[in-house]
Formats: sequence, C-alpha cells, structure tokens
Amino acid sequence: MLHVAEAARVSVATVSALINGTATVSPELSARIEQAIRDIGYKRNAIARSLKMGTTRTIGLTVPHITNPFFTDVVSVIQQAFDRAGYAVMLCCTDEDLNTQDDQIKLLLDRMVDGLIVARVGDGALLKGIVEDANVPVVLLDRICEGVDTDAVVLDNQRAVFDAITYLINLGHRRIGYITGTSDITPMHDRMTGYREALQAAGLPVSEELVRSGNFHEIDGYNATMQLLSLHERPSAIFSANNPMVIGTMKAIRDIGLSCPEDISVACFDDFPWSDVFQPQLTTVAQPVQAIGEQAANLLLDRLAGNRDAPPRKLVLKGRLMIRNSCRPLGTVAQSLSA
Amino acid sequence: MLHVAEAARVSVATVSALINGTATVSPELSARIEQAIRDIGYKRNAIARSLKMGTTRTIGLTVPHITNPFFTDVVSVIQQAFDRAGYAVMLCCTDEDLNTQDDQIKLLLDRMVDGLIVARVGDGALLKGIVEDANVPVVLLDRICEGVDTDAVVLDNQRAVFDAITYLINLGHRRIGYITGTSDITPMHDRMTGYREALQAAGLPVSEELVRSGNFHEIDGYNATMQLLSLHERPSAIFSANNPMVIGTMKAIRDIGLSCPEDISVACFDDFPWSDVFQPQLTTVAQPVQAIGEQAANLLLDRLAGNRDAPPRKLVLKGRLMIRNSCRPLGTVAQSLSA
DNA sequence: TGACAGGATCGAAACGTTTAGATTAGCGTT
DNA sequence: AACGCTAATCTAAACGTTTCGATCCTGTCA
Repeated sequence: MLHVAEAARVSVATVSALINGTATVSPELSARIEQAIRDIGYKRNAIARSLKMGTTRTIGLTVPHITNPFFTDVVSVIQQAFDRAGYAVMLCCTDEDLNTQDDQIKLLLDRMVDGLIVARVGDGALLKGIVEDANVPVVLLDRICEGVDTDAVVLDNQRAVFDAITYLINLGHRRIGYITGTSDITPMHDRMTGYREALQAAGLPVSEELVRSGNFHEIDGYNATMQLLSLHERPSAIFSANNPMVIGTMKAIRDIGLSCPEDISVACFDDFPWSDVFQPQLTTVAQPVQAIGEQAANLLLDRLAGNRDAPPRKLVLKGRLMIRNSCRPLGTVAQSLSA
Repeated sequence: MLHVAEAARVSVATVSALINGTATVSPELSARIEQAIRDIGYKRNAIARSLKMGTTRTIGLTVPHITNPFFTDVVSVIQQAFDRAGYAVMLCCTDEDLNTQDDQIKLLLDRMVDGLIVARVGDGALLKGIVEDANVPVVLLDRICEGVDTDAVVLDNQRAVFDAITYLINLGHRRIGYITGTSDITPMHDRMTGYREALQAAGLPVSEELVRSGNFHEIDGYNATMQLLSLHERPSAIFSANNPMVIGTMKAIRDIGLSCPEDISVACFDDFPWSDVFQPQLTTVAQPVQAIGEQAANLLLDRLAGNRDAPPRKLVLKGRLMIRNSCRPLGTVAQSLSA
C-alpha cells in the first residue's frame, strides 16, 4: 500500500480510505490511486488487516473424520455457506482423538479464527474453557457437551434409533445385535438409549452380549460383527450406530459366508448416496445433512454478525428411517406379534 | 506479550527470546516469565507473528468437490500430512466453477497462505499468473495445466482407461458407452484418449454416439446413461470416467428396468471403499489415493522447507484395475477374439 | 474582507510480534 | 586497575494495515 501511495503521490490513509470506502476521495485522486493499484498489481494484505482489525474472516471447523460420508456432506454444506459469506474455513480432522482435537483447536485459536464449529470428541473439558473464556463463538455439531453452554445443532438420536429398532422388532426380530462407537459422546449414548428403550417397550430383554463397541472405523465394525456372528445364538439382525462401521459389518457377513438379508438383516445410522442402487439396499437412518450444515453455519454467522449475547440455542433435528431391502421379515412374525 | 513482560519485569524481547528459544535467558528470568505466562494465560498471536515473519504456516487446498470420494480421501491424507508438519489447511471447494476457483485462490493468497495445492478447474489462466509471479509454491493435483510449469502429481489416466477398456473388449464387448466429464481438464482428456486408443488398438470403430459428457455430478451420469440406453443399438457396456456419475449410471439402469451385469456391464474410474461388498461389485480403476495425497504434500512441504529453485517435478502414478463382477463376458467372446 | 463551515487529505499511532544492534554486567588477564 | 570478552538483556524499528485527529483548502455568508 505504501508503494501505491507513493506512486499515486498521496498518503496511505487516502489509499485506505478509497479501498474501504470509509471516506470520500476526490475523483482525480481516485483515478490516480486506481491506476497505481493496477500498475503495481497491489493486493491488500489480509494478515495485516486482521492484526489491526482483530478479525480474520476465517472460521475453524473440526470433525472426527472427513471420510465419514456424514461429515463429508456436512463439511461441504458448511464450506459453501461460509464461502458465500466471504469467510474462509480452516478444516481439521481430529481422528476421534482427544489430544489431537485439543491441539487443533488451540492452533485454530492461535490463528485468531473468528468462530469455531466443532464436532467434538471426548469430554470437552478444553471446549468448556474455550466457550467460557468467550473469545470466539462456537457452535457444536452433531455432538453436544454436558457442561458446555453454547449453540448446538444435533439430531434426535434416541428417537431415530428407537424407530429403527422398533421397525426391526416389528419385522419379527428378537435378537438384534447393536454396534456402537465409544460411548463418551452424546450421539452414541443417545442412540444406545434408543436401542434399549425400543427393546424394553417391546418387552424384550437387553442382552449385553448383543452390544459391541468399536472406535468408529470400518475395521471396528468388522471385528464387532465377527464377534456377534460367532455367538452361540447369533442375532438375526444387526444395527450399526455409525456409518463407516457398517461397511465392516457387511464385509464380515460376506467373509463368514452369510448373506444379507437372507441370513441376517442389517440396518445402520447415516445414509449413503448409493444406498438405493446397490444390493442389498441398506435400510438406514438418514440425517438431514443439508439442514444440519446450514443451521450450524447460520448459528455461527449470526453470532459473527454481532449477536453475541443471545442465550445459547440448541437445534434438534429429526432423522428419517429409509426403509429398503436389507432387513427381512422373519417367518415367525405373525406368531411373535400376537404372542 | 507486553503484559507478560510487564508482569515479569522484563522486556518483550526477552519474552520473545524465551518463547522461541532464539537466545539464552537466565534461569531466574525464565522462571518469572513462565510464571507470568501461566498467570495471564498468554498465548502467542499467530497473526502478528505471521505479519512480521511473512509466513502463516497455513496452506490452501482447493478441490472441485469434496463429496467426490476420490477428493475426500485425498483431502483427508493431505490434511493429516500438514497437520503433522504443524501447518493448518484452508479448504475450498470450487464446485467445478472457474470463477469460484479464481475467487477462492485470490482469497487464499490474500490471506498469505504459504503454499497452494490445487486440483484445478478450467484452463488455469489465473493459475499461470500465480505460478509465474512465484510468490508461493503451488502443486497441481490430479489435473495439470498446459502452460503452467510447476510441481504436479497426477495419474497415468490414459493408460488406466486403456487397460480398463481393453479388459471390456477382451470380455467380448464391442459397443462400449463412455461417459466423460467436461473435457477441458487433462484427466478427462487423457482418459478419453485412452478410450479411443483401446478401441483403435482392437480395430474397433470409435462411434461418437457412444460418447456422452456431463458435468461430473450424479445427475449428469444419470442423463448420459439414459441417452446411451435409448440408442437404437444400445451399448453392452458403459464406462464412466468419474466417480459420482457412476451412481447416476446405476440409477438410470435400474429405472429403465435393466440390471447390471446381466443386461449391461458397468465399470468406472475411482474406487469406493464399499465396492467389494455390495452388488454388483463394481469393477473400477483405483487411484492410489494415499500415495497421491502424500506425494502432493511432500512436494509442497519440500518447497516450503526452502527448496524453491529445484525444477518442477511431475509425478505420474499408476492406476490399478480392480476387477469385480459388474462386467460380464459376452457369449461371443471366443469367436470375436479369434476373428 | 474576514470568519467559518465543510470536505478532502494527511501524519502518526496502534495492532502484537521479531530481531538487529546497543547496552550492561560479570569475569578473567595482564 | 584497566582492559577486553562473553553472555544476558534491552531499545527501537519494522511488518502492512486502519483510523483518529489535525491540517489545508475552497467557497459562503455576514
């Protein structure tokens, strides 16, 4: 900018005034300055501007795994929303690791992001500190934190799983295997609650041997399924509470020589774009990814627009059971239901 | 930092020296400073540091669509690599739009990213300017630019498609539909060349009616497939040169009442994690995503480490044909091959 | 004609760092 | 006792903006 000012024979203050439109500058100086800008190829340095203004027009976004299609979609929506609003987004993947998450959030804060959208991992102790220090607005995505009072958009996980399990029960399934992620995050906890409640509501026992947990990866789903399938009395259906893990479930079923839905029914949380075109067409609980992403972006943009003091808002969206053909009715349906 | 300095009764220079280890500071001052840092909860402002140092330890990454599984995976790998190296990554999705891409790259440069990884869109005129102005190192990903002389990592697209089409031909297919993306980017161009050459090598005609192009989205694949399937003499196999479009292809096949591979064989570019577990198990050309991401990251990290003057390096990796069960041999194989 | 309002322009401080160079203190040599 | 050397510390400028308040000019009005 100094060079521009010199070339146009004006002060830097005038250049700044013209660029930002913060004061009127005469036509002739404007012309000179604009010419100089073109000649020099000047571009305003956003870092210097950020330092002075105290705002970076950048937000931080952390998710556990970007390869999980649910997060992929949400990230995509959020990215677009902030792009439209003229914000850049720094993306971090925490790989479901608490320390990684802490490091990344610190890194983002060091870089003076204006806001944070976090699909958190672990117990959120650091997050609590951040929110309370209240330097930047943060919105929680998908997963909320007990002690942390801030904006959030989540799914009614309990209800969604309740409905899915109830659907399986109505098909005649009595032994329903359940594969969960680590239970220290709310969605996994709530989904598990939905599972238990559905069984209880149907008067069925909750057998611990039917519940397995893994760390969200395909391999974990594979191992969990292997265990379920080698039970003395194996389940007739399996519900996987997480999207990548269900791939592992399907591989395990294949490797053990069974087929779905003939030998075993499968349903899972989170939809895939290809669910209704490959066989078996998976019955899933679809999250409204578009809405989730947009709402999260809107909540944060609203705070960034200056609405800092409004009380925390918590949006709870509804999942939708997408019934396809990966779950089959058991022969005993009629009797079981009438029993 | 000023506050820390005051609290510890030292100068800011000493605080800086201690934090960065750029000079020795006596044990007693160190203790006082560290205490003050803890008391105040001081965190270094990365923006101010960036301004002074001229480096942000942030890189920009632009891809056309993050929801394309190929890019999802590559982004994930790149993100991890830079995370390990202490860099943040700003992610932009250009949505296959040239103007969007230009805007985003400008935005990234304004923010003084230290480097750029670009899976480009369009003819790359702006990119050429950027690379030539040589302020920041850029590595091209997946797609190269004619006039732009910079680091790049790409696939041998031509060979990969040549092999895939040859495979179909060996199965006995003679009319092979081909669905491409817009041909202004190198991979699409090269893949198309591979298609033509494979046909020519087998002495088959290249019929323009069998070639359809779309804009990379599922719906484009759907429409293109619909057109191919309504041809007077419809193809016995379809190859989709892009990953999301093949979903559209499968939907079109389903909607028209055909099935794969019984009525029509399908293969495509880019692998899916679930390819070998759902039916039909798609035959695909798998790109080495892990290697691509790592190589791209390494090329850029090497430049960032100071190796600015080395000549541009272009890495060409090989695809791998993953043969599954979505392509069936035609009855006429024996005769055709011996003919 | 002189005072003054108002618009255009400018000078300089500030944002929070890093760092070159100056200063100081301590200590062994001669 | 004077000297020089080294290590520790400090002062102040610089990075590229924004912005407050000051200055300058022009024209209007009494």
